[in-house]
Amino acid sequence: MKSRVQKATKSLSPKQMEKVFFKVAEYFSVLSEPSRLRIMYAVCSGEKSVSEVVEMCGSSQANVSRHLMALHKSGILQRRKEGVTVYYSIADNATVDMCQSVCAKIAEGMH
Amino acid sequence: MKSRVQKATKSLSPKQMEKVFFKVAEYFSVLSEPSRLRIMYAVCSGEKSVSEVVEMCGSSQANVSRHLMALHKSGILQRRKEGVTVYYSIADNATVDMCQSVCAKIAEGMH
DNA sequence: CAAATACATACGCATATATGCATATATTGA
DNA sequence: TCAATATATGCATATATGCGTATGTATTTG
Repeated sequence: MKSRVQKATKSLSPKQMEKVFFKVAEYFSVLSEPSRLRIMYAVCSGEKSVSEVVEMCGSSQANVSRHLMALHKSGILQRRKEGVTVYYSIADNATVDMCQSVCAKIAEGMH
Repeated sequence: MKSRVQKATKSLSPKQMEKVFFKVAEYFSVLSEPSRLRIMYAVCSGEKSVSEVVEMCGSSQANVSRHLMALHKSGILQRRKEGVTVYYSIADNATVDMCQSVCAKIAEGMH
């Protein structure tokens, strides 16, 4: 699995490497806010409308909407409009798995 | 592997869950800067002194030192002092693997 | 002890980002 | 068309964060 990275990055110029670092940083940045992780946790259990997430998370509608949009734009969440209601669901399971691994590792070290 | 999270988080109170989200966000936050990813990439290939990383990354000594310290405090890098020289190396291989997976996924989608 | 080397850190600044508040937009129904 | 509902977004603000500069600290050497 390590060779996958080398195969993917070996052929990149320094400038392209910079671009990769930037994009990876951007990706991790989306996951670096408790509010968004809370939202991820809510959507994790199945497709949810914005209002449902608002209720589950106790944050304001404006904030939840913005965070959901950010998670969508980064490709982690899917967006589906049905009338007035917008439903979000997991688009990238790899990200969810990753979050869960990290979450578990940290939760284990807390008891 | 999904049950691992449930086993680890099911028994947590809402307040403890918040703490987990906060710590996970903090963890991802460390990886959400291109400078630190560049440094990770340098240390990835083997133990490096601060000066070596400075040369490899082209950033200032102060910056590299700060970032290395941040990566160390988060548990991702190890620190070893030998006289005046300080050597950093990977402490958490899981994090490196994770970064490489993300990196590969993004690099693949660039050509 | 003094000087040199390698690294860490305090300070100030510029910028980014999360949030609250108000408002805009879109869709449905009367 | 007007009102109601659900969601998105502009704006102001507070806070956080990265970086440059300068300086501090520790260790080795003469």
